[in-house]
Amino acid sequence: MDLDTETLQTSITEQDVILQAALKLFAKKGYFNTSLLDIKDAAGLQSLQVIHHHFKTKQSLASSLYVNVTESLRVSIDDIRRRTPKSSEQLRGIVDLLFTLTDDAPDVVRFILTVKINEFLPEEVAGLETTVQQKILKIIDEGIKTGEIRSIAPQLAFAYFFGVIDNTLKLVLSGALDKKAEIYQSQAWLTAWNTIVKK
Amino acid sequence: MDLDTETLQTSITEQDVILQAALKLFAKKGYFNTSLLDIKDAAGLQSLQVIHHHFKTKQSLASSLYVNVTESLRVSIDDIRRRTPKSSEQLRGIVDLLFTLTDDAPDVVRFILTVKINEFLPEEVAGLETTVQQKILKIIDEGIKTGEIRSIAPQLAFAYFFGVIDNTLKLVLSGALDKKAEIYQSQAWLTAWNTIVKK
DNA sequence: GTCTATATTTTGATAGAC
DNA sequence: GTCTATCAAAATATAGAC
Repeated sequence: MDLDTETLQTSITEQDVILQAALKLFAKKGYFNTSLLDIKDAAGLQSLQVIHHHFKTKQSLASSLYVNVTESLRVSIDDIRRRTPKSSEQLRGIVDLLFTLTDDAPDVVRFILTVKINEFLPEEVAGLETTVQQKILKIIDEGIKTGEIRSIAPQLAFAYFFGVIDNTLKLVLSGALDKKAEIYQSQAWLTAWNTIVKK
Repeated sequence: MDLDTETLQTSITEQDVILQAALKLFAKKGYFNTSLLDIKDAAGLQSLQVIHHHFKTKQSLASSLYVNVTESLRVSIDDIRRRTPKSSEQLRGIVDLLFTLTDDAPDVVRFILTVKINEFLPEEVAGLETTVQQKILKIIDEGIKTGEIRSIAPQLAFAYFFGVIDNTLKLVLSGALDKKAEIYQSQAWLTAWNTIVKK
């Protein structure tokens, strides 16, 4: 009873604080402009050694971060897919998720949309992006089969659809628009969906 | 007569070779993964000093490169604007330019679309991007006024339109599609134009 | 004026003391 | 086991010799 209270509490701490700080800095300044010293300071740590205790190298820190974010995205998408069989509604669910995330955790979306992982992570781990991408491609593929989505190469449909969505989110994140992402969501959805819908 | 032949010839040399090599490497590996040594080798130079002779710092090299590319884009857009008054045709001209460039000089487009200048250039020079962007925003603005383009925030129209175009070009540049950019051009144009046209 | 050699700085990573 | 101190490497920039 007393053992567990301690272990439960420590399970939220240092490692996550470091990852959070790194996420914020990578999203803001990029991987190469962020030193371990910066992360140490942002995380409120007293020494670099603490970081090296949890992560062997800077790369492996970035890798953990990337895996976490990607994995959490993947789980959310699986959730969405379970809720409805229609491609349009699944895509709509993903768009909702991204817009909500942009308002609630902008650094996460900034990290997803603007950090170029392949510039500092080896191919194998960068390939995880493919996991999420493949799931979305599958949604599109099914939509084409059922006739909801027009017959074009799924990759092109992906590019069109998320070209609109991602650019809208980047615009919000840049601060060029004065309102929350939520405000632009339904128009962006309609516009994106229109690029691929079969009419 | 004999003076000029020499000056004409030397005007194509070292500086341009260096810039070309840098463009290629920045586009391929990114600014931070490219060392001056890499550029030296790619340019076939014998010493680093040659680079330092032409450019004070690595940053200023990147800056020159960026200014060159941006300036050349700006000129092309001015050209296009002079040829026709219709927003749709001006945008079409820009799309044609980008797709042609993607086939003829992929590294230039890669540089434009994927290199994040603000990560290594000071704001003042990074602001040049605004010049090109502002010209395009003006085209959109005019299109809204004449009723060609639907009434939405010009920035949003920009985001929608180039979301489709840029993502299509990135897809081609990634090698994920097997054909030349040209093949995907007219469909991409139609799709992009449809995101902003007034119906 | 061109190359060799070196200085300087930054930062990631380690080793050793308390 | 946590921090101080140091090491090592890389890469930008400079200085000096021929």
